[in-house]
Amino acid sequence: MTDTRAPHPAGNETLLFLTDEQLRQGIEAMFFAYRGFTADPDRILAGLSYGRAHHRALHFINAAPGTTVNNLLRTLGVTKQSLNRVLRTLIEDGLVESRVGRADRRERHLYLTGEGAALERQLSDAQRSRMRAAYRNAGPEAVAGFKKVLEAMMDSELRAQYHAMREGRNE
Amino acid sequence: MTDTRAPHPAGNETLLFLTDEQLRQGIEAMFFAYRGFTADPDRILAGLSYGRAHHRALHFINAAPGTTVNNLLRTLGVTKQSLNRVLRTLIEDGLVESRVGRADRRERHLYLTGEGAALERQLSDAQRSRMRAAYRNAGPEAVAGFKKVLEAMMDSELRAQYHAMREGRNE
DNA sequence: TTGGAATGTCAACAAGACTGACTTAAAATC
DNA sequence: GATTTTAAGTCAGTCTTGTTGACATTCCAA
Repeated sequence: MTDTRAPHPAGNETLLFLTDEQLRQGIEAMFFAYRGFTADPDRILAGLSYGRAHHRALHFINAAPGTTVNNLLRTLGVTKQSLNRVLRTLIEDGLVESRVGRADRRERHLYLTGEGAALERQLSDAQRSRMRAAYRNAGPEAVAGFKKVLEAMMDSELRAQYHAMREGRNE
Repeated sequence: MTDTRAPHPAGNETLLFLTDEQLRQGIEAMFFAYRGFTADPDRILAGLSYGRAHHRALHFINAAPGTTVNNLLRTLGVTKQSLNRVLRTLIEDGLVESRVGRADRRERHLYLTGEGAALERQLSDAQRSRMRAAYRNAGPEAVAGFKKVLEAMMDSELRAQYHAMREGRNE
């Protein structure tokens, strides 16, 4: 398609990092890194009767307490039916509380219980400690670049959500 | 656990990017970016009767032609039963060729056929074009940082594989 | 007030991962 | 040469997590 392994003209930085080989490396880095990224919480979840989907739900309910089901499924990018199964078990097990909306009684607002918050913390502690090690290892400038590229890889809708969460927490 | 939203002492860069909030942002960035990362090939695959698992197999067979089944399943991090299902359909459909090993006739060496290479190219073109846009958008320094952090996030075994692939292609 | 839109739930199904048990063939070891 | 180990493949069954389709409830606007 494009240049496959063209020896890049020296000094041309705009071409330098856009060879197919460079891009392929980035793709593989994403694949392998994502495996590492999920490995620690997955290990914890394997013991319990939960999966990665439960972790994600706990994470985003914790990040935005009182969020509605509709909100959450847009964030997670799954159908409401898929989310519902996960949510049902979390509610049955007393990790998540679902309150009928005051203004609009069709909506359910989601909150973590004490127990839910405890599991969320356990999972995200595991994930954060790997992240922390990686950040420390790579240094602050690398971290800035890391975030910049990841952000550029998101769909615009997801990027908007990503920003909204950040701002929500800084208010 | 650690400091939850401690106002970081100004000027201390080592602490600056290691607050839980910073780490949480990184975690969410990974999550949203990975969605974008897989979105384009997934869209193409949805039309065909293949899934993400097929894409991954095609990718790594293309990256290391002649690789063995054992090799591939270690790279992908799945069981042979799981890989076999995917591989069988790809071989039946004539996208992948499986040759008995010359030296060790127990081994099967895997190659893409013309048709397989064509699909691989179609899928990775889609993925690369998003990657290219992200790289261009973020700039070369950000890309260096991006790779540095991703690499630091990998398990050491995966990091070794990642490096082996890079060197394999640069010989 | 009624009909449409939004929200959430239930049921059934598919993809893709897993474990466990087994076969076949070939290589390695004793 | 007999035995053990390794590589690959298969069959069966389970689990998680996605999907669609059908349905109930609630709100809102014509």
